[in-house]
Amino acid sequence: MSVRVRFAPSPTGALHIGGVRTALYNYLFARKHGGQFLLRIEDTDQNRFVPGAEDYIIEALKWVGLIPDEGVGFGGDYGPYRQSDRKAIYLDYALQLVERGHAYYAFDTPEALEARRESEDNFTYNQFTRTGLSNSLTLSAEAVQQHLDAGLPYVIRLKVAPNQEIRIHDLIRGEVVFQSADVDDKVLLKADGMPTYHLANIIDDHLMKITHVIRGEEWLPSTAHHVLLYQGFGWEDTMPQFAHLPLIMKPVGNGKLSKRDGAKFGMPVFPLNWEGATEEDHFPGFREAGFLPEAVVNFLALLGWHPENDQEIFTLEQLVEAFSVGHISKSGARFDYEKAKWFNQKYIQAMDAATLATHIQPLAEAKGYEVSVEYLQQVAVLMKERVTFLPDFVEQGYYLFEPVRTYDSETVQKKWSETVAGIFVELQSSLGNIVPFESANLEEKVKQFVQEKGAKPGDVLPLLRIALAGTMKGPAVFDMAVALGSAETMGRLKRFVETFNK
RNA sequence: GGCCUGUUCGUCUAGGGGUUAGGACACGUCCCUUUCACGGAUGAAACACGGGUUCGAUUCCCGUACAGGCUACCA
Repeated sequence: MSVRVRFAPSPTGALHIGGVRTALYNYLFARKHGGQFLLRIEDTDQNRFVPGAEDYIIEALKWVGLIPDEGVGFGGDYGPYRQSDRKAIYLDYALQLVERGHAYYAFDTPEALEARRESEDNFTYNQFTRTGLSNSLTLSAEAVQQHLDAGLPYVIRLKVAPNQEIRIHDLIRGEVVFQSADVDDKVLLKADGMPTYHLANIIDDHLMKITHVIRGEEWLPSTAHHVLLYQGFGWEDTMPQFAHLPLIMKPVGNGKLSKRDGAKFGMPVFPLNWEGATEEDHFPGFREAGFLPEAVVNFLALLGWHPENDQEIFTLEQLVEAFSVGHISKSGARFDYEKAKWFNQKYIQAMDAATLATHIQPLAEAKGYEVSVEYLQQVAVLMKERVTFLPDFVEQGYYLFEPVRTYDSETVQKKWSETVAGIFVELQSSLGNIVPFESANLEEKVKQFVQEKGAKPGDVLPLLRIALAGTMKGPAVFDMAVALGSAETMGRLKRFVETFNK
């Protein structure tokens, strides 16, 4: 049977980077085994629905290159893939479970249950407490029918049998055992007619022929309910295998990574910018911060998984090849932004100038720079060894696009002297005439000239750099001069001399 | 509180009854370079604790501690 896995996020806001990793592992597993990867939208909670969240999820998956074979926005033969569009399906199945004696009607109001929780410390609706509550197990058949006929609100709950051992063979954690006494009678169908996650999940996985459920560790406890549901429906034979992923933890402190951590630690925790309704609900994304999607994928892949060797840089195809569930670690992984930056730097370094130029172009245009693609490629070559983020090309390297804003005058003061001033005055008029205007030739001629004047290259070159870039950081001086061109180089020298030769 | 899951350098991790406990990020030093980076070399840095089992445990078992998750008509 062909492998089928799904990524099933809830559209309650921006897709967390941990969600992207879950999607990635599902994708890798599907590709590795020649199976399908589906996107299912789990929007059964109408109260938590957030407009735009679904589009965000789809756009994020596209950005990182994890294209589903089926799902909302991608078609497929097992649709609809949005649970709110499948509402009609769930009631029939819930009723079927009631008939089979694995579920029951419950009429207790949320307020009544809330009151119980208030007064009793650890109240749960389960096999021990249900006998004292209002449900089809305690009420007579007539009373139940009356309630139903009268249109009283009800939910359908899972009827957990006593003295059962529920065994799960998790692909990552091995055997996990629960006692049914510890498992509560979860609501399966809510009073509004929508299923809860638990019911919808099982029915959809069954109907969509899902073979492997790869999801976060937060789902491990409820897997006991899920197994009971498969048994209740008589679907044990086709029950998917489970793999519960370790969680991604906060960069500092305790707990799992949350959306607030982005602002708190000054780093993105979402793939894309998210602009919610309120000011508070705005979060930066990896894309807008200047990450390459390949770098994000590579970083995420290694957060909780490792290959058989010590390889660190992987294309998506290589990840597919190397991936195995057996090498997923069990413990939570701290979100390491430094490592994420390192990956991005590595990917920028490895990228060819033409491709890099296409990434820099929109950034340059946004700044109002009008330059040719050829020039952007030169900028790419000059800067790629010294940037971490895409915007660094136009920010750190702004002087390649516009005049120097400020000179590192401290360094200039230190180096400035009568001799040097004289050299610069001459350089100002002669440098542009050096032919050919090429890096190696310029370097040779300038150094020669400086020495003829009785100075050392070290006295002059740093200042030449400041004249062109304003700062002591940056690409090789003569490479910059060539990129800027002789006219611009001359202009910058002139301005530099005018500024300091007073 | 109850249930479930974890615990190797600061971080991500490899390993697994006998190893100089390996790699990567970050950090230090040096080399390259009259800049900054890149690159290269090198250094410091870890098996949570206590009991077993064993000739021998970081590795297997039990307990403790700590951490995480779940405990909604949320997912």
